[in-house]
Amino acid sequence: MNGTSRRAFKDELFRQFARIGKALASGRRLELLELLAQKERTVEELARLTDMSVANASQHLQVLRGARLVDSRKDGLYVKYTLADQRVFGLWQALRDLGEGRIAEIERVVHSFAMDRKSLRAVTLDELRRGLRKGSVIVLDVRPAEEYGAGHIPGARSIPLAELRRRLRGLSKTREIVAYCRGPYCVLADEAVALLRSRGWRAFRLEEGFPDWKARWFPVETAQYPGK
Amino acid sequence: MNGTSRRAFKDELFRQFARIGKALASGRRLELLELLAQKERTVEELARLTDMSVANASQHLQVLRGARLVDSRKDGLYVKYTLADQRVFGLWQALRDLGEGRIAEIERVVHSFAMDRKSLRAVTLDELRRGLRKGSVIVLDVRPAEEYGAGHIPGARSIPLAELRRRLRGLSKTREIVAYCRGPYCVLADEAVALLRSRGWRAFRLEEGFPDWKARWFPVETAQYPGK
DNA sequence: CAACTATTCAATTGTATGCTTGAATACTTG
DNA sequence: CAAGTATTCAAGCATACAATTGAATAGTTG
Repeated sequence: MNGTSRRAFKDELFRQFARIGKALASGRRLELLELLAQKERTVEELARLTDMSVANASQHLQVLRGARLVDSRKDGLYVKYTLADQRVFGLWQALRDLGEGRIAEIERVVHSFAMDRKSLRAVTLDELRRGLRKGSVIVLDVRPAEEYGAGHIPGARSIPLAELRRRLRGLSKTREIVAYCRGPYCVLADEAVALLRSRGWRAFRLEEGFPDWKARWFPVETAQYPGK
Repeated sequence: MNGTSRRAFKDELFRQFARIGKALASGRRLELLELLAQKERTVEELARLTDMSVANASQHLQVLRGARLVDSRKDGLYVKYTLADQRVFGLWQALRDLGEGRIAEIERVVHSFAMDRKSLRAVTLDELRRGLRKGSVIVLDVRPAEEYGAGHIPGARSIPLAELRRRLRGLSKTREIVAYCRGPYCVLADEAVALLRSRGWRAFRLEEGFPDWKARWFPVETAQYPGK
């Protein structure tokens, strides 16, 4: 009621919320969240994918766990980490979209790496959905096979980027191709589209990634990935 | 294309996004964002409302501006700060809702201060909207008059908490009363409801605050606040 | 144009964070 | 139960951040 205790209450309350903010205050941790949005993963796997030492990855993961953004469970010899909640991805999405809209450097960085981001319009989730219903597109999931296995857009074919070149033969040129990967800043789809277009396919990238599809509560298919 | 430059790209990209995360990594700054979600404000005003020194508030505001979460403009003798974008409030909302859902301490802190949060069910935005259409409720905006003036729920009456006691006479007891303020953790509405109920009114708090109403793109009314 | 004022800057201090290294822990598997 | 392995812990260092203080700036107003 009195001013002092009200101040203490607010301080403590916002301090608690800031725990989440602190967890989001490192690029490394954001990258971990993006990778965890695809599927659950071990510490070693995350360390490898982010070029961090295992100890460092472990430490970052514990910060994320401290903020309740991820959960971990022991599975045999490994500790597997997962996003704690669909809302965690929603938070990352909100941060991502705000950054894309307001931080000019972000567009600049993306441009400097994937030059034809602007020249080739990306396909939106809704457009892809319509195309899938009409059967007018081939959808390629170019992420590693394990990520496809953990969840993918129904009807998508798994062709990890690394295998694309040697599996071109099996791809028809009669329909348009839409390639997707982890998210709007994942470059796997960009590289797949570049390769396909250079060989004569009509190929486009999906604007966003699989977790964004899932976040819209569109249907999701899971599968043991055959041949691995 | 090669591994090194791809790593540099990702590092730089996520580092840029982390600028926003860093801005959210302080309770003080989150409190500033919540206050700015009500209306634009001067540095001095924000310092006073958060019990910070002016220099400290200024410093925090510059961190927020560096992350492009707020804009500032010079107005006469004052510098006025505003939220840069409706998406900034959306980001704070996402963080807030995640924290409420997952950080147990938050519920504990709220409970310790506003004891009857749990016993009295709060009215949702949608319920209030229906009630307003039917004309079955009186809506009170118990924030300071300037915040009401900058934007409020259409049909709401401005009775700042400080004035409530002496303006009880004008309030009918025939209809239910819904009081709202800045957001779900703002205690003005709680105190208003407690006072009203102790005097025999059927009063409830709105679950969320005015910025949440606005974020739903429900209609908003602005007015010069008469008598101030 | 001189006095005034809101805001920002600069310098300082204590504390927190990120990363590395090497050891410890806890679990599995032969 | 011994050897092996994924993960975490602990210590140490460099850097970054929060808050305070006092001065500087830029603008307004008499």
